[in-house]
Amino acid sequence: MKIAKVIVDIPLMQTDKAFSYLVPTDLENLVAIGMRVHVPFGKGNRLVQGIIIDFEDTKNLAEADKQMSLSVPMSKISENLKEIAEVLDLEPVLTEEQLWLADEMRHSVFSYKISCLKAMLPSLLNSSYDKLLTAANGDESYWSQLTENEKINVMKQVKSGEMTVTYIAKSKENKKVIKFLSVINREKLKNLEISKAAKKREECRQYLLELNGKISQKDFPFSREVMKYFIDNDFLEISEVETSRTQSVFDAIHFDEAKELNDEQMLAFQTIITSSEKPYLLEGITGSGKTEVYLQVIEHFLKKGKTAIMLVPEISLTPQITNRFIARFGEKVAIMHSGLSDGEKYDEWRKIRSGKARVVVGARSAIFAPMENIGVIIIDEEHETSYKQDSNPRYHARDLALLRAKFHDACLVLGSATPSLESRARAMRGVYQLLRLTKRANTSALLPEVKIVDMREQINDKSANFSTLLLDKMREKLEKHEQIILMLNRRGYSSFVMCRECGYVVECPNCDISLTLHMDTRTLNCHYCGHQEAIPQLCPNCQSRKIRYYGSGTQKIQEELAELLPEARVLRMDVDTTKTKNAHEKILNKFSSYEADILLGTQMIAKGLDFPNVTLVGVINADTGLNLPDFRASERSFQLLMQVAGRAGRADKKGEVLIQTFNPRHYAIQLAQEQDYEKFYEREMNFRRTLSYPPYYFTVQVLVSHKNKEVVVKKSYEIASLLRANLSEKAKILGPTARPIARTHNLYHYQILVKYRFEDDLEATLNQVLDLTQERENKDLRIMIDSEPQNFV
DNA sequence: AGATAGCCGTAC
DNA sequence: TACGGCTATCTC
Repeated sequence: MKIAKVIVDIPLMQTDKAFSYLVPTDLENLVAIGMRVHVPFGKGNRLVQGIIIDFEDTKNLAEADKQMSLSVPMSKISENLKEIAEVLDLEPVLTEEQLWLADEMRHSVFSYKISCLKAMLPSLLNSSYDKLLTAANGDESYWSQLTENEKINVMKQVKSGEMTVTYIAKSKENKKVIKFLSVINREKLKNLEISKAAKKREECRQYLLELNGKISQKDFPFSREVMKYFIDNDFLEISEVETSRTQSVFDAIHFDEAKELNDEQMLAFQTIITSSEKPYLLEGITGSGKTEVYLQVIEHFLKKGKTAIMLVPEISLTPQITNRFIARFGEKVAIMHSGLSDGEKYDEWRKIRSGKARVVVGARSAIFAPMENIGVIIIDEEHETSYKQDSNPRYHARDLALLRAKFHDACLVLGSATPSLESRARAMRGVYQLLRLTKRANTSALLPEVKIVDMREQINDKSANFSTLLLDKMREKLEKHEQIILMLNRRGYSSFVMCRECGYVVECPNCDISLTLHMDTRTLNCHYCGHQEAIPQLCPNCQSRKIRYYGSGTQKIQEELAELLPEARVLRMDVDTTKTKNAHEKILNKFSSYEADILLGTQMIAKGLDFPNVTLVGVINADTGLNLPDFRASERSFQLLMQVAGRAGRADKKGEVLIQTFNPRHYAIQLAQEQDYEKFYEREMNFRRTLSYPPYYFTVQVLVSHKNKEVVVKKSYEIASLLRANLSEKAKILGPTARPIARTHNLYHYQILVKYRFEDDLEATLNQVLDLTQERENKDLRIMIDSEPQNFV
């Protein structure tokens, strides 16, 4: 008798443990750890998906009985176990390493085991359920397709026995296949009588007789009717071959050879490949050729028969980057990013799982790629906050990369022009080995000249957004037929609707935030809860007609540009213009083929783009991110400015950068102008030390939410005192305080921040805090725990 | 989550 | 006392 330990797919505290199920005898040799199963669960024995994480041997149970002499022997209990209803996989979808990783993850993410496991699977493999309802007369209907009223009606009928229910767990899995045609009965085909009128059929016969092997249905050079004729008469056979949905990308790529490394790059490369003992922090200024180092390191490990994972921030996972990897490694590359459909993601996942892909390039979740024999893991732009997931299993890709690298004895490379203070501090302490690239790889490319424009002196000018200097520079570049990138810091600049008469701003009824204007749908939307309403004609407060739109930052700037520089061709890139698939790529292609003079956009244009003809970068508002109530505000601003400055002068033309700001004396802006990471690091570390923030202290945030404000306040104070009681004197507990946006989704949010260095009881205490939601009086209370939170706003 | 056992209130 | 709704409890 074989007993499987199954984690069921019900993300709840009460079900967050392994349940034991009997493996039916005929499946005994088929099941394995890491497979998905359907198991009967609860009183109604409804089918629930689960994942086998272990087996229990009944032999051991018998032995345990002997030793422990329990009142109810373990082997007896096993008789009452339910059986696994169905095995969903022919081979495990999770590797043993991934199961181990999920265990490790749980110490820091304060989430359910099943959530950790599911984060590692492509969403297509997370099947959904439906109920099939059968009426007495045999009519069938699906629960999911009923209206609310019908559901109530059906429930009554089910209760009275007029209808029966069957649970069906439908798996969304689907594989894309290519249909191939191959000729059969070739001899007969030669003698087939075809009427003289059927010229196409005759033509097709000749074609088929000469055809060697298979041809895909898509490429078959005859019409469907002709094809059908030969199929129906048994001369053609259709076979299906599984394929990858992203296959087509590979067809258009030109292969690319390794470039020669300069001495700095070579040193970095040599150091990385010689040892995997410590993680490396590769600190290289923009344009210093980090990517080429990555490519050659990966190549090195591929030659040794190993595999590689390359993480890139989602936002810079542009074709410009991915194509470089595909060009170097061809079909050995799998790409994982959110732009892919579920089907495409599944295809890439299978390509990895089967071992066909040896290099994975992807965003955060690609750290879970089921690779074997990993030689190197690279995290580019390691300071990016998008490596930390800001929902459910709140993992940081960097932490998991450390674990996986250790597991595989692989190299870990963290690369950045402006490393996070955490990583840089570790490098200083010798936890990471620091490698530097200080020269631009293209030696003729000079570092851009950066100027600060004090916007306080511009108050009386015509435009509030453009300084005279920036406008002059732009005119100059336009005349020289050079291109310009303009960046607008989106934060704090979103569009809203305000009454000019009384100052009323339309706010979300569920959240304490003004609604954002969406010109494309002509609605006001809430970015937090999704609430949507029409744009009012009259002010809802004073009935005045003087209600005015304050269009999206970028939109507004675009309009202004049209007035100030009517001759300039402007491309806008922001959330609105990149909604559709590949829109991102199209805009960039247009800009690189010089169909526009100015690329105007939000932070998304700061990352990794390389346009040789761009000689001017203008930052319209450098400060909006600076004054946010977040201790990383300066770090973020500095990193962003450094990054966007790197977009200028990538080739032999000298680049210029203009930073417009109301805080010209702020160190983040000053040091970005000087392009001096070292100084910034020192300065910022000082600040972090004085205020006991990371990297000197670790942080954990506890977020408490409830629809009633008094309850949140009361409960969060209770939690804070629980923390104070259980943690040492040295831990600093901040709060509770209301979140910057105190109410969203009709819930009030309060937060507590714990700063600590060594707290042995922290994990246990935080789990205790989570347990509070289990008490009946706290039923509607939501508690979220975020270790090392990245965003406080 | 979702089914159920147990508890209390009201209608007959 | 019978039925219905509501809540606490458990799920191998």
